[in-house]
Amino acid sequence: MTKGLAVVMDGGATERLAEDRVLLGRTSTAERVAAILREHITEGMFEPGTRLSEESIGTALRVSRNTLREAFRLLSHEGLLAHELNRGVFVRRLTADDVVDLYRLRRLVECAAIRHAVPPSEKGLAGLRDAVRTAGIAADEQRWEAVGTANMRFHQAIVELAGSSRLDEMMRQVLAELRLSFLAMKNPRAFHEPYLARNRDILQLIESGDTPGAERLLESYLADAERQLVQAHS
Amino acid sequence: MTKGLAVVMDGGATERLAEDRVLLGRTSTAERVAAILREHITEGMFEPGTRLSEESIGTALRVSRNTLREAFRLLSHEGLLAHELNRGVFVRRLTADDVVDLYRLRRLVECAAIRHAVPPSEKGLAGLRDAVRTAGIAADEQRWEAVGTANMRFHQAIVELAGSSRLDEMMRQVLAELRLSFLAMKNPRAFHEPYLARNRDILQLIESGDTPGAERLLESYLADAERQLVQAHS
DNA sequence: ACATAAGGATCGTTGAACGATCTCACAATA
DNA sequence: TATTGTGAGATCGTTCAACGATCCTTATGT
Repeated sequence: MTKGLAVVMDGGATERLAEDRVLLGRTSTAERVAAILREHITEGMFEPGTRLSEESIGTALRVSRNTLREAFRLLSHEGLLAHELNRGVFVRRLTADDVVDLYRLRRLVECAAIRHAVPPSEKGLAGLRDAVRTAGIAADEQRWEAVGTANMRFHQAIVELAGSSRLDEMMRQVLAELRLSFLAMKNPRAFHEPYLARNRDILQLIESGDTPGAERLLESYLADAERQLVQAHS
Repeated sequence: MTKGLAVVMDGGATERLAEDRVLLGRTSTAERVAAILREHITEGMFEPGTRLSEESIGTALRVSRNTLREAFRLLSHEGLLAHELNRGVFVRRLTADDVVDLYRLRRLVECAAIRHAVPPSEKGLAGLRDAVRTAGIAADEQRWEAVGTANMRFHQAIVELAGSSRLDEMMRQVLAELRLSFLAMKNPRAFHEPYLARNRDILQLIESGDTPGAERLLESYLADAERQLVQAHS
């Protein structure tokens, strides 16, 4: 109910401000703790299977057990930690079955996202191109873990073509879990590098409008990656 | 490393027992509290938008604030509660945009699940048939909320055709959120009853091997439901 | 060799406490 | 009258200390 007498703000300004509302979202201590641990886990600092003691980590980070438990709860829901009642939390150790499950999901969701996105939005294409470009730069600099990260961003971008924030969120979790399985690969370069070119190809097919072709290529991409990872987890 | 000298258990018994392992999984207080609240929320006892006070609910349930907060955290991740820093948790209030997002996800995932499941496993078909049968019984007894529940189980079963436990879990959350939007429908019978027959038809098409037909029918099913819900959320 | 019991470590949960933040009503101001 | 400032009260975020319950390990006994 805005009054008509005085002009308070030009029309549209409030809407534009509303978009910034998320930036303003402060974070609780528990979330910051979770961010730190997430970093260390995906970095491989804690080996899969390691137990994360409430006491030792709590004292190290100078947070109370309660706060730490909230952080653990967050990471458990992301699949990075496994919580066992009365035993504590452990860095998730993925089995070959887990890898199969994850790739079954990826095949279904990523292929469907490509199929449903005809034509792809300009914003969606920009995300794909950006990921490919980033991966290329990282490869030039021989930073193979960064190549892997950028490759994952490419697949995140594929899912974003579907335009569902909930699906995006789910994919984020799936990729976080996959990161755990990447830790098992001895040679990051041999594992990540080849997929760069394949992502480039997929992007090209999408841009040219050949959706079925892109889907086929993606399918074989995922099958190959799954095979490698399953082998490493046996 | 099993010793060969003494036979401890007949072969296969350990595997059968292993399946019961989940039943043995005790639950923490926080999880039980979450289960109670989940029930009340999906039942509509707490209206969307209501703030859930830590103090009042904690004293009512006789659990400490810390435990209650863990339960809140669980339900927040399920999308049933919305947590706002320093303001507390609120029963999620879905917008029309949320409904659109949820149905975009459902279209993509459910249709893809049907497409990928050729031929469908016998176990998968059993789940579908069971859901349809349950819905039929509930309809005969004029229990329309139960019809809605069974219909949702049907769609859960569709996703289970894909054979990914992670996808199943995601669908569980999506349907839990959808339940919130169902609360906005004034007339449960008018909303739920028509979909029973359509689910029956979809099942028949799947059984007859007409996957594309099933997909088309499902697509229109979801489009109609979305339209009704979006209208109710405007 | 196996079952049992004891001890220590860790988790689950509670209750109290204090500072920080939000909300709302009320007064001050233009 | 409409906006801005102020303060009190309520609630949240976080910490701390404590105790029972559960798990793991080790020692003990048969």
